Amino acid sequence: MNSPPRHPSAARQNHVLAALTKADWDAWLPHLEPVELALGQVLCESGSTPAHVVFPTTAIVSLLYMTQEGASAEIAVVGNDGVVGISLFMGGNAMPSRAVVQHPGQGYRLRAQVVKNELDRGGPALQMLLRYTQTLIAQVAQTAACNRYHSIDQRMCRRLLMGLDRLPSDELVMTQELLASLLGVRREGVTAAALKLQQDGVIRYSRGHIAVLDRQRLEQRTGGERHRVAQKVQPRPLPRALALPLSIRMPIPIPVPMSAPIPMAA
Amino acid sequence: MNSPPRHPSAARQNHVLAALTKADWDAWLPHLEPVELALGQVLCESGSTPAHVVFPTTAIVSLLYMTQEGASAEIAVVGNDGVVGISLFMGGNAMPSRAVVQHPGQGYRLRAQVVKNELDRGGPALQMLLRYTQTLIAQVAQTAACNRYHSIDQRMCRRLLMGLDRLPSDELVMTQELLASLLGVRREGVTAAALKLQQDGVIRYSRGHIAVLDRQRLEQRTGGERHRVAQKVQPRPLPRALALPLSIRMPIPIPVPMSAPIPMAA
DNA sequence: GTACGTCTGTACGGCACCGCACGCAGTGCG
DNA sequence: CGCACTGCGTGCGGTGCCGTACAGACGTAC
Repeated sequence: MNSPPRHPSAARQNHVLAALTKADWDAWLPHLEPVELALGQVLCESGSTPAHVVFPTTAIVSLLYMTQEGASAEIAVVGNDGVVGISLFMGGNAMPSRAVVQHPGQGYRLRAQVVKNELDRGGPALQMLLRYTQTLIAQVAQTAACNRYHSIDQRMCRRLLMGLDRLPSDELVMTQELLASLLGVRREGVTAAALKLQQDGVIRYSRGHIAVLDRQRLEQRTGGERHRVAQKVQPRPLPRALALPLSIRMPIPIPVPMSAPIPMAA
Repeated sequence: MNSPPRHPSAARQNHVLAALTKADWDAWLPHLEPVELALGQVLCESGSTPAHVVFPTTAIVSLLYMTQEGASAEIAVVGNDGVVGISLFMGGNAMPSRAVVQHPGQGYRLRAQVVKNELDRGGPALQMLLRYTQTLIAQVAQTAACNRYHSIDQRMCRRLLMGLDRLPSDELVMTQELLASLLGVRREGVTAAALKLQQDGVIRYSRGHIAVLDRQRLEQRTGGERHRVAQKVQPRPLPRALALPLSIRMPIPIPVPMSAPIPMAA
C-alpha cells in the first residue's frame, strides 16, 4: 500500500507533467523530487508562500479557504490533474487558502527557485501551468455557484465525483465527518444524503469507505450534467441589465470603440 | 456625464496599467484603445474567447457564472483594479463565465494578438497580469466561502463595498432587483436587508440609487473584517484530518522526500 | 472477549430563505 | 392630467438546513 516502486516516469501520471514538451520534461526531471503525501499534511499554509510546487500523482489535495474563526470551506480539489502552489508562478503573493492532503498518496515536487526560473523563461512549461490555473479558476467559480444554488445532496454528489475522477478505484476513503467539513455542512446532513444514495443503490459505504456503485446516477444527481452547475432553485430570470446579450439591446457583444485619443470635445 | 475628455494617461486610472514599467507602458500605449462600456454590455460570453482584454477605468464589470438553465451567480467584480478577459493570457481556453458591464463607464482595451505577444515575451507586463489574476482567484474563492457561510445581509454588505471600492463616489447605481440577481437571491431578501441598513442609517436609497452613509458600519456588517470571510454559523471544528497542522501530527508542513527513484524494496 | 473510541443513524425545535401574490409610490410619456 | 411602468414594501405558508442531544454499530486494542 505504501511506497510502490517508482521510476521517474511515474511522475507523468500527473497530467500537467505529462503534457510537457520533451525538452521541458528533460529540463525538469533532475529537479523533480518524489514525495510521500500523508493524510492531513499541509502543503501550503493560508497566507504563506510555499517552498515548492507539488504535482500529485496518486494523492489528492484540498484547497481550503480559511475563515477568521478557524472554520473553512473547500474551494477546489487538486489531484493528478493539477498542481499545488500556484502562487509561486502567479506572482508570489500568498493565497488565502490552505492546501491539505485529503487522500494520502504520492506526488512530485519542484523547488520554488526552479519554478521562478521557469517564470522568467516564459516558455511552454509556464504556459502549461497557466492553462491548469485557468481550469482551477473555473473549478473555484463552479464551487461558488454550487454553494449558492445546490442542495447538500447535490453538492455531495459533485464532491464524490471530484474525488472519483482523481483516483484509480471506485472507492473513496473519507468519513462522513470529513465530507461534511469539506462541504461546510453538518455531519448529520451528510448522513441523510448518504442514506438516500445508499438506499437507491448508488453508493455503498461503511465507516469511512465509500464505494461508488453507479457513477452515472451519481452524475445525474448533481443536478444536471457533471461539471456544469445546474438548477434546483427555479432559474431566477435575469433583470434586463444582465440578461439578453445574445438577443437584444447590444448588437454585438464587443466594446464600442471611442474615436481615437482625443481633444477636449464636448 | 458621458465621454469626458481623455488623454492617454487616463488609462493609468487602471491599477494594472498604472503598475507597468515605463518600457511596457510605452510599448502598450499605441495599442490601447479607449472604449465606452455601456450597462448590460457583454465583454465576453460564457464559453467563448474574447477578442480583447479590457482594462476598466470608471466602469465596473461583473463576472457571472452561467448555469445551464440561464440562472447565474456573480463570482467576481472587476473595476479599475483589474482586467477582463484573463483567458487570453491564461491559455486561451474559454472560461465558463460571462463578463457583463454592471456599472457604465470607460475603459481601455488591447487586442488579443497584442496580449499573445506579451505572453510569448514573458516580460514583467505578463507578470503584472498574472499577479492580478491571482487576486482574482482569491476573490472568487472568497465568494465561494461567502456563499456558503454568510447571510443575505452580510453578502449584500460585502457586495456594496466591492462596488464602492471601484467607484469615486459614495453612490452606487443599482436596483434591488439587480443586486438580488448578482447575489443569487430573491429581490425581497434584498429589500429586507436594505431596509435594516437604511433604518440604521448605514445607507440611503431610492429607486436604483444607493448612497453609502457609513462605510465603517457597512464593513462591520460583513461579519468581521472586510475582505475576510467571517463566521455567522459557529465555526465548525475541523476533523482531525484537516485541523492541526501548525501544532501536532505533522512536525513540519512540508512533503517528506522519498529516497531517490528506487528498486523494488518491500 | 471485553472495553473503548470512532463512525453512523435518529429526533426535535428553530430560523433563514424560498416561491408566490399583491399593494403602493415615484417617474416618464402621451 | 392620466396612464403605464418600473422600483420598492409586505404577508403567508413551506422547507432545507442548523444546533443540540443521544443511541446503536463497527473496529481495534488489550
